[in-house]
Amino acid sequence: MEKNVFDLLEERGLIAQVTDREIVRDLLGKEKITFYIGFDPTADSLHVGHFLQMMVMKHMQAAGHRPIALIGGGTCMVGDPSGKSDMRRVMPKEEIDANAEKFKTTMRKFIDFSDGKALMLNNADWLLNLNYVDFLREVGFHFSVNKMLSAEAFKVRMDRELGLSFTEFNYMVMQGFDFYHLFKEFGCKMQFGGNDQWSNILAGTELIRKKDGKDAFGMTFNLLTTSDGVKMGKTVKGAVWLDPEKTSPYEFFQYWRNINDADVANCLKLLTLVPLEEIAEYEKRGGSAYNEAKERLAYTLTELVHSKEDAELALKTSRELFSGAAHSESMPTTQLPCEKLTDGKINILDLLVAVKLAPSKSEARRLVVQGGILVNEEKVESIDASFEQSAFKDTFIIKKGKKSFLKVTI
RNA sequence: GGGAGUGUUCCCGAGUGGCCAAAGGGGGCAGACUGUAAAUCUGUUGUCAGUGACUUCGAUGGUCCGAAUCCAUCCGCUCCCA
Repeated sequence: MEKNVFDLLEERGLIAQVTDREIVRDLLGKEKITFYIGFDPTADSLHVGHFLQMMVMKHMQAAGHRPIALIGGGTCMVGDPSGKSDMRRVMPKEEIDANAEKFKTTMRKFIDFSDGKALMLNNADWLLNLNYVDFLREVGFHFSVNKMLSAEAFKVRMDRELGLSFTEFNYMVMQGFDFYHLFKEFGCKMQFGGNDQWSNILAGTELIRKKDGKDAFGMTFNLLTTSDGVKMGKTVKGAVWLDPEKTSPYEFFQYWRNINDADVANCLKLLTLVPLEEIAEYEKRGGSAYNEAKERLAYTLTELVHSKEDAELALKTSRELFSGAAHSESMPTTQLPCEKLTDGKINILDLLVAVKLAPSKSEARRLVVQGGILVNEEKVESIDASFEQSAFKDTFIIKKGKKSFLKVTI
């Protein structure tokens, strides 16, 4: 007999909260259901946080359930206050639409949308034309402000004496309405989401019960956090994106390759399909087995998100660079515009700024002074060092610190 | 609507007329050590030229030889009362 997808999700440590554990497990075991996960198009690409949700969809779809990927074109106009300590800026409509389009492209890589095996909807379609007064009477009526305020998402804002606008306060109501709408129109019985979505999901199940007296269910997944509780997928440069235009496959690979020991097992469990026994094996061996585990993680994810070729290339590049074989076709490359050169050469500081390894000349100066810059494996000793145009004809690799490599061409 | 606070560099947070590019912590970056890990230690962390100059302390305008610091107006946020 086929394994219950609920058990599978639970084994991998994905499940955080369930409205009713037994009932949901039972339901998923014997019925093919329709469920939805919402994605707010607040950025022009999905990031690793979303990836977790997509893996869940994948698992569910594999088990025969029908996913609805709901693009929050409507809710996004309002902005989810959950987990945000700042007030959200209000995004222009055009930007939201453009982002939603990009999301679709990326999602198709993971989910099979053919023949109605999965749906992609945009809640702008039903939220934008709501009549305010009707909405208040039919939906708003069922929400208790007292109760809403006790939700974790709002409490944080209140306790820390931060602002919460009326607009944001309504986000929960809108999301609740989404669920109700999908329940009515598509027979959608479950909503999934990150654990920060718990109260928003409950808003939906309760609305369905109050309006129609029927049961719907919700389940949340553990957020992808590091062992110190920080949200994963953030770097100084910003989030780790799934769009190769924003985060190259090599950078993506390196992000996972460089992850903390303490987080590897968890990531393998949550984000990949690597069998649990193998993960346990890595953990048992400890020590440098972590490096194998990290490589496996990085490779698997790059393959899933990008392609097998990208994964191979990133792996090869990574190995070559870190083993000292300082040449590779696949490493990040920047082309230096000719006009940056004066009299056929360029100073090291100007070069670093020009190829964006340093944001300012002061920063570049510091890097060189502190011995953090190597060109073709040779330390740049002086800030007065400069390079002739001919130097760029051959391999010209700048190494910044231990982990950033950049090939420069002209 | 009335009253009380508050707004500082990436973040938190000191500073309350010149010695302030601004303490301290966090974070970042680099160096040492390592396993492309963690922990630890060291340096560094506005910009541009290197004993200097320039821009910055919510915004604008003022006082003063001189303002993050004083005054005025405005804007944002918080709390209390209505």
